[in-house]
Amino acid sequence: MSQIFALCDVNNFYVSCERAFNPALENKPVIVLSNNDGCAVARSNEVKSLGIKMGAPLHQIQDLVNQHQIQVFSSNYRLYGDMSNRFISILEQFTDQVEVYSIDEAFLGFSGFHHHNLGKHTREIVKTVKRGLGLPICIGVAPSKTLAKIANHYAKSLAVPGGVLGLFSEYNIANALKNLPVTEIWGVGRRLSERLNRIGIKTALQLRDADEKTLQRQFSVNMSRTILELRGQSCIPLEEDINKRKQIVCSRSFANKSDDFNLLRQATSYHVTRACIKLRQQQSMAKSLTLGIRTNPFSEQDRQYSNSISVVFPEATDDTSTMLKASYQALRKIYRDGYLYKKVSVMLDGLVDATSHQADLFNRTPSNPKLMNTLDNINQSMGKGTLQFASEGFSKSWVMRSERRSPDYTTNWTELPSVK
DNA sequence: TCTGGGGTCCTAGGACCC
DNA sequence: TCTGGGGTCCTAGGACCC
Repeated sequence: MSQIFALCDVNNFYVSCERAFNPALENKPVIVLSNNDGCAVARSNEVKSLGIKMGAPLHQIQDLVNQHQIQVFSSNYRLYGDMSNRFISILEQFTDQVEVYSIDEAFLGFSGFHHHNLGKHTREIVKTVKRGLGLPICIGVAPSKTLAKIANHYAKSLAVPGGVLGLFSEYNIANALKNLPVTEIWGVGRRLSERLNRIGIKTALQLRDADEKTLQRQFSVNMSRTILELRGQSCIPLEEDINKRKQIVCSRSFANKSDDFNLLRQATSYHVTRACIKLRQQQSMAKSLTLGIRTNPFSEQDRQYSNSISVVFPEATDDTSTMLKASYQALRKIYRDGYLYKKVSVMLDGLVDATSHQADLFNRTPSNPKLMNTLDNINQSMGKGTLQFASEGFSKSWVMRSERRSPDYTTNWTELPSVK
């Protein structure tokens, strides 16, 4: 029996979250900015039709913003994260086969459901999310994940009534693929599209009908999977396990560039601390830490420098002090005088399960799990940053801009929306 | 003056071993 | 002085995703 997948995603997620709590934004052009208020990462349909692209830097579109009175928000990840959790809980009421794919998207599986009821069932999901959260969503339904993505794309771009579009019949599938450029296919980005175009494959239909074995040799096993998926043969299964992250990255650009070693050290300590909290939350330990620093690659007048270095621990660890020491030594090794730095990043790799981790007999990497536990508990119950390591510094002068953030409507008692 | 921050997977090539 | 072939593991880098 062939499988059935649905891709549900929230339209213009961040913008829709802002609108859910501020109805005056409805039908108005709205954008939400990246961290540091750098560029537009979410755009309302009104903004898209003005031709503003995903990732457009704010300073380049400032004229359009003024001219069309576009409402501009800093990103408010606490709010979006909380809305995302609520969205997933609603989906879980409709099927037990749920893969959370990103903050605003989930794949659903409908094995065992009857085909003919599915239209009604999925339209009910759209209505329930709208009623419960005020968020508009669209759903694409098809026999493979790749086709479900495409169905979703059309559900949105054609503004299909009910918000749901299914792709099952050979006729409908061929029609959908005929005019779809290969770059719109899930898993085919800019580079691969260029290469496909060069050998005469421009549309999704042409790719579907190409020789799969030849393309596998020429590209990779992923390309062959994509081709089969376009034919309606599912090759990419639903991943329901909440799998632990295999790597943890914490990085931020500075509000202003700086050559101050101490400031870099504070930013490094801050990222290491956050990364370790995430690490302990998922009950993992890391075998290595990679520290990266770089200047601003967009600046033409500044001299450029970027470098990174990895530290491998004698034994996997989740101890913040151990990591802080290692990161400080790493920073000293790659820091060079005379450059204006813009970003520090910390990556933890080689993650292993903390609960089954065997301690080294000679315990060469001492750690203090009790202390870490206490620290995490206090910060969780009394608020982030209540206790911190001194090396993070107290001024946080490098911290990013976030000048137009909306209130934490759903996660902070003092910022609950009020009804007059 | 101002350009984000996370992730995943695959492959090629080197190191190393027998 | 001559010096094979094949396997595994690890890592860096490239491609993709949202």
